[in-house]
This record gives sequence, C-alpha cells and structure tokens, in this order.
Amino acid sequence: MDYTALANLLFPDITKTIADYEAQYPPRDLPGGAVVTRIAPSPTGFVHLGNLYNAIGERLAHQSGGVFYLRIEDTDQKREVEGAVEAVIDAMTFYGVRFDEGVTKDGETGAYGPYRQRQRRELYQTVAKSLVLRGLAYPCFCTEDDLNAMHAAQEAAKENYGYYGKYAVWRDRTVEEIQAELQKGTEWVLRFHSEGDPEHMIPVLDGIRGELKVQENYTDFVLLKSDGIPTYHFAHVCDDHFMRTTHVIRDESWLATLPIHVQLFDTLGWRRPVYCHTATLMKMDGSSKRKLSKRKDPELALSYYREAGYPQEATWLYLLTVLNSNFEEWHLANPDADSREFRFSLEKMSTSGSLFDLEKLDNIAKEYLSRQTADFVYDGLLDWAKEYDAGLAARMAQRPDFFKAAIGVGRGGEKPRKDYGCWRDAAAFLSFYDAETFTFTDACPERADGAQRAEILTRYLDTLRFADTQEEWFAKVKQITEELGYAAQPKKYKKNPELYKGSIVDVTNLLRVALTGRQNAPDIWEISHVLGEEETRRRLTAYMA
RNA sequence: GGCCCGUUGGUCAAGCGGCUAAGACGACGCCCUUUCACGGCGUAAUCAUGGGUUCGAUUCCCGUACGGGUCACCA
Repeated sequence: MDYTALANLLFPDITKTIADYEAQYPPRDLPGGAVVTRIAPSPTGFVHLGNLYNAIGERLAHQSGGVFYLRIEDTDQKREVEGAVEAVIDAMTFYGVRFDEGVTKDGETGAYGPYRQRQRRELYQTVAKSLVLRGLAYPCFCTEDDLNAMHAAQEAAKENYGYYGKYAVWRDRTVEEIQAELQKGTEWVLRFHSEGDPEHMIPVLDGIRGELKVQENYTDFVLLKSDGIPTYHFAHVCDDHFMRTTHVIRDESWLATLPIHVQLFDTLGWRRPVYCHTATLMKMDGSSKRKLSKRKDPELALSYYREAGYPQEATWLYLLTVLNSNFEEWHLANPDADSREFRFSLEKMSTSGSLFDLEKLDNIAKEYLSRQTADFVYDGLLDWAKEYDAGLAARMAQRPDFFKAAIGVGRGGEKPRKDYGCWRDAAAFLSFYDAETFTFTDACPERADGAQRAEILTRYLDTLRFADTQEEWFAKVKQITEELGYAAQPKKYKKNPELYKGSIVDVTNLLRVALTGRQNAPDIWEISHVLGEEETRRRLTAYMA
C-alpha cells in the first residue's frame, strides 16, 4: 500500500507538517507545576452548571501560576446557536471567572490560537495526513444507512457495536479502489486505523480518581467528518497538545471515550494531559437518581441562579462545598475570607455523583447575605432588579434611603436575620415596606380578631408616641396587653389559658399583620420607624375596619 | 448486551488497617425570647452484600447486587 499516494490523494492542499506546528506552538514557559487548563464549551446557547463547575480549573491554574483559557468547540455546525459564545463569556464574567487567553467577545487573545476549532481546520488535516502517511488512518465511504445496517446486524448477532474487525469494510482497500470512489465524488470520513486489543488494559492516572485501568480501544473511530471538520475526539487531542494543556477537567461521561483519547496521544507520541473526570450532578426523580437533564431541569441552567438572584459569591460557596469536600470546613473556620483564598485541590474532589441540593444552596446563600452590609444588599438587589424587576428598580432608585433602612432591619450585630438567600426572595420579603407592593398574606391572629381588633388598635394608637425608645414602646405594649385582658408573658397564658383572652403574642402579631400584612416579620418598633409615623398610623387605622 | 465509573445517615460528606464512625443541610425536641427571627443544646438516622487478606477491616483484593454513565460523521 502506498500511503504517500493515498495521503496526497486525500489531502492535496496540505503542505505543512506536524513539525511546523510544534515550532509554531512551543512549550509554554511557565514555573514548574503550573497548570494549564481550560473550559471548552460547544456553542449551543445553553450555559449550564457543569460549565461553571469545570471553571474551577481557573483556581487550579491561577493558584499555580498557570494559564486558564477559553476554547470554543464549534465542530458541530448543526447545533450551533447564534450569540452562544457571548452567552458563555457573559456568564463566566458574571461569576468572576477570568480567562488569560482564548476567545473573547470581539475576537481572541493568546499565542496558541485560533481558539475556535472551526478555524483550526488546517492543523487537524495536517495531523490527519501524518496519520494517513503512517498507515494509521484511512477513508471510509459508508453511508449512514450502511452504518445503521451494521449496527442492526451487530445487535442481532449479539456482537459489540462499532466499526472494527470484519465490520471495518474500508479498512484495507487498495489505493485504486479508494481513488475510484473518490472520483465518483462519494462522501467520506477519515477513520483511525486501530491496532488496539480489547484484552489490553492501559493504566491511566486520573487527577481526581487516581489509578484507572481502561480497555484499549479497538474500533476505527472517526477522525474527520465528511465536511473535513474533526470529531470531538480528534480535535481535543490536537488542541490540547498544541495549546499545551496540562490538565483536562471534564465530566465523567468522557470516561467512556478515554481509551480513544489515550490511544491518539500515544500513537502521536504526545504527552498525555492529566485527565480529571468530575462526578455528574444528579437529581432525585421519584425514588431514583438521574443525571441532571437539560430538558427537564431548569436548575441545570446557569441562568436559573442569575434570574433567581443568588449572589455570585453564594453560588460559588455552594459549588465549592459540593466540589471540594474540605471546603465547608475551611469556610466555617474562615467565614469572612473570600472563597478565592481557598486552596483548591483535585484530590479532594468527589468521585461519586451527588444530588443537587437547592435547600443547602439556600441555606448557604442566606448565611452569606445575612453577613453583608445594608449597602451591599441594596446594591445587589438593585442590580438584579434592573434586569428582572424594573418596577422595583425604579422605586429603589427613587427612595434609596428608605430601602436601605428597610434592608437594615435586623441586620448587623451578632445574630443577624436570615430572611432571604436570593434577590427574588429579598424582593418578596421586603415588599411590605413599600405601600405600592404591600399585600396581606396572613390573617389576623384569631384571639385578637373581631371586636378585640379595633379595641387593641385604638388603644395602641392612642398611646403611641413615636419618639419613644424601643424599651419605652415595649413597656406600653405590655401595659395595654394586660389592661385588655391578655397575658403579658406567653408562659402565663399557656399555664392558665382560661384567665386570659390570649397572650401578648396575639397582640403583637395583630400589630404585625396590620403593619406588614404577615405574621412573619421583623421587630415592630423597627419596622414602624422605617415606615414613619404617618404611614404607621395609616396602616393601623386601616386595619381596624 | 459490551465496556467504564460509583456505593458511609433523608441529602452533602470526613475517614485513607485499630475511632464511642467527624461536621454541614434537613427533620424532630428542648431552651432563650415581647412577637417574627436569630442563636444555643439535644435526639433519631449511615459503612449495599458475600467471600477472602490480616491479630484486626468502613478502609486492601475478588465476586454479587444496586445506581449511574457510555457505546454517532453530538459534544
């Protein structure tokens, strides 16, 4: 077989060699132990949790003096969505992920580009040609129908699926046969000529999982598609070699095709990167677990968290606790430290698929927000509202001091309130302060309702002196409570309910509902002082009816 | 079906041959408290299973079960 003739037949325009590219993309000059890694999303328009999950590579890279870059895997034109690249960049920017090189909004930066795979066509073809030259790749003219028929036959015969052995019908054809087919204009793909033996197990060291044993690949997988564009497998190997990637962080679903990648690196004589296969995020579906799905699970989309308004840092805090088992402990010990100061380690990453826990996210976010200043919360809420709640944004901008005061209630001090973990919840929680968004969600407490209601409110309004301190104010509330036949101490009422109409709880909750529309609200005195005397009296008076 | 990965309480998990098997979320209970919260204390709840190896296995090895993933000219 004359491989040179075949190679020239297949790639007449390719004149470069691998050596040219080795020279063009020299090894990076970085300190020892520096990690070079990347995220390499395909531009489908859907930015998901996994993209952010794998963006922890940034921490690894930057904590080691390495490089983190963005590569776009746009080899599948059919699935490409317009604006998808911008969406990825926006999302990453939003979460504070910083790229050293790669695709940007208006082009790209870095010496190892282009960083969009479709623009690297010549490089892939050069490598492909070198493989043909060595007799390790050949064209296959099978149609989709041929392959389907093959698959069906294998299924019927209970044989392994795939293009190998006797099913590899184009594997050992003569140059003449191939040339004849080429002249007919038949479409072809370039397949890898695998010498692999499935009995051979190859050790691979995974950065997260440790020693792995994978079966040697024995199928003649596709290197180049009929449009001359590489498959993921081929592009990944070429790119990560020439971009001098040291660590490939990706989802564990790639474990299945690891043999292909390893085989390619080895036959090309290239040094394999450290593969780091992360565990899949799972979700409970009925009584069984399953992979988080793009179609069914809105929480897989990164936009879900942005729309709900989880602060970026809170989202990271959650992700980090899921990703690195010793993060939570570290965070507890250093509650005020920025999560970026945490030394991230691959060994501490979990290897089993974990259930995504929105409750825990909420808890972490609440804890985080409770520690922030009113100004910080005001700014965050305003930014969010500008995008998702224009009305609120306008009202906030109009009365910043009022909103800051409202946000400040129960904030600061040793035991701050934890009323909300995301901006959407914050907006809902704070809605009662603003007369425009005030609504009743809870009913008047039973034991203070009916005739009691007007009586208590009248009495309260009569004695209300707005200048009173909180202590003075509360002393009066207690006094009214007792005068009207309620127990000033809930315990007393609990002991002898027949002696009282109710307890102070009923009285204060009546005030609370009148003032806020709900029983779950912060301190009444503080709220009143945010609302002002006029509005306080107005609401209380209105509630008498 | 082949192949691969995984399996400690409801959830996330620590553990890396010898422990009464951490911690967090959630649940429940108690306490604090003028309410709503916050907080404090406490309770229940876990090593899938069978064989080895070993003086000794949650930890190492093999099998089984279960769960997940993957078998495209998609990534």
